[in-house]
Amino acid sequence: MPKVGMEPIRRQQLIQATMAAIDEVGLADATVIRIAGHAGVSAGIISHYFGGKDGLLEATMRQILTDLGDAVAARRRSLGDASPRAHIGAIIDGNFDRSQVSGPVAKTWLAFWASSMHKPQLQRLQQVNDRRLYSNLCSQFRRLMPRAKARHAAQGLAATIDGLWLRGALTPEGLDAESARRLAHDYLNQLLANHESTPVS
Amino acid sequence: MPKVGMEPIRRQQLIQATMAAIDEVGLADATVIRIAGHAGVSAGIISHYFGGKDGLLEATMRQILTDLGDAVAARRRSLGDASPRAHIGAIIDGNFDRSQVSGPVAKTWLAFWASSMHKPQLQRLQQVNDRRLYSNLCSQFRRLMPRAKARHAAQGLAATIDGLWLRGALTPEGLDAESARRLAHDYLNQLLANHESTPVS
DNA sequence: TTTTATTGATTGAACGTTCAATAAAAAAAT
DNA sequence: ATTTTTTTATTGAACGTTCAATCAATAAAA
Repeated sequence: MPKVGMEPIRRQQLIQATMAAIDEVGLADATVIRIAGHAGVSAGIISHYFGGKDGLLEATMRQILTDLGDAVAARRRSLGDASPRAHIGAIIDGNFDRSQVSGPVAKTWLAFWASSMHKPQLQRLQQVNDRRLYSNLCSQFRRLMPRAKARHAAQGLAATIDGLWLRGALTPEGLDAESARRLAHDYLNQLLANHESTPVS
Repeated sequence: MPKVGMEPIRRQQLIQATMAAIDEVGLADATVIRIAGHAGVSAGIISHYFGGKDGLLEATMRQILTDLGDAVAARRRSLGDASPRAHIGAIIDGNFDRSQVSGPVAKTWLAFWASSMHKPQLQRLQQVNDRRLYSNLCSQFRRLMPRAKARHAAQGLAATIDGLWLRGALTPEGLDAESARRLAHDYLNQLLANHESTPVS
């Protein structure tokens, strides 16, 4: 049923199918035939639209990171020049946004995370994202405390966010986003306890 | 050069070779030939001693978790019935013990972590370890605060430890164990700030 | 001579990629 | 309106590669 303008549709279908396949059987067993099956198309189409399996995997990781960046940016945009606490809170909330914590996305992200250790292209994407989280946090903490302390706070909070996320991905019941969000906010409150008088949830 | 009693020697060599291979090229490209090459033996020997590649991978993960458990237990044994803070500090230090933060071990652990999402045998091992960390932390916090608060504290600290560890594994320069240890202790100090008067480093 | 340890060529299964063939829609021609 | 032509999208069998596992052959120690 070929129509014109299928490219953006198929690309999106295949990226979603990739996450579904990884969620189902893991990255190692996510073959092109299985991925194509999830999208209801044949295996050959993957090479046609993405140049090969690697291209599809890279596009999938890029999509996940873009969605995360958008979720954070959207929450911060409405804040203007609010307090550092509000901005950091928005970064936390963005990281536990719905689009990031659904089962397929969570498992896919963790799979890419591990894979990025040995695939330069994925490693690049992963590091860009990592540094964005860290430097966003750091520049906000910097408004409240000296540089060394701000760096420590940013490292600790970034690690806690990633850790909550990681543990959630491994839990059979999936990540409890609300509980994780609360733990991260508690940690933030403690970090700011010395620099502000009225913590907010 | 066959001698008697080679089994324990070969098993240990092959487990170390597995970590070296995963550190070198990742779990996906750690073939039996490459692993055997690292140990200076032929590929067939893997099936002979471990029943197959899967058996070797499981034994490798089990070894890593056992080493971690030992590192924590050794530090706690000398504590007797010291303060909860001391015990939790020992758990933190054990998790950032030298044997856990060397490059090969760190990367291997993260690789297994991702893989355990879809391999029941690895998942079992991983969950046993996870719950051990959580319940050890929880029972110590429980001596200082009500159950609900203790659970929160344990979840937050466990996530921070895993997160620091995860971020360290991905960093090209490897995990800075001393820096990570300090961050975790800072977090612990904050968690205990309301329940004790004299924090120690 | 017997036992134990090890090899490595072989086997069969599974994978990603390719590409000639096909089918449907769109455009052009009648 | 129909028919024909062109364009676009898609298929899936075939191919070459790679892998883990096997096992008869071998070699060293006991």
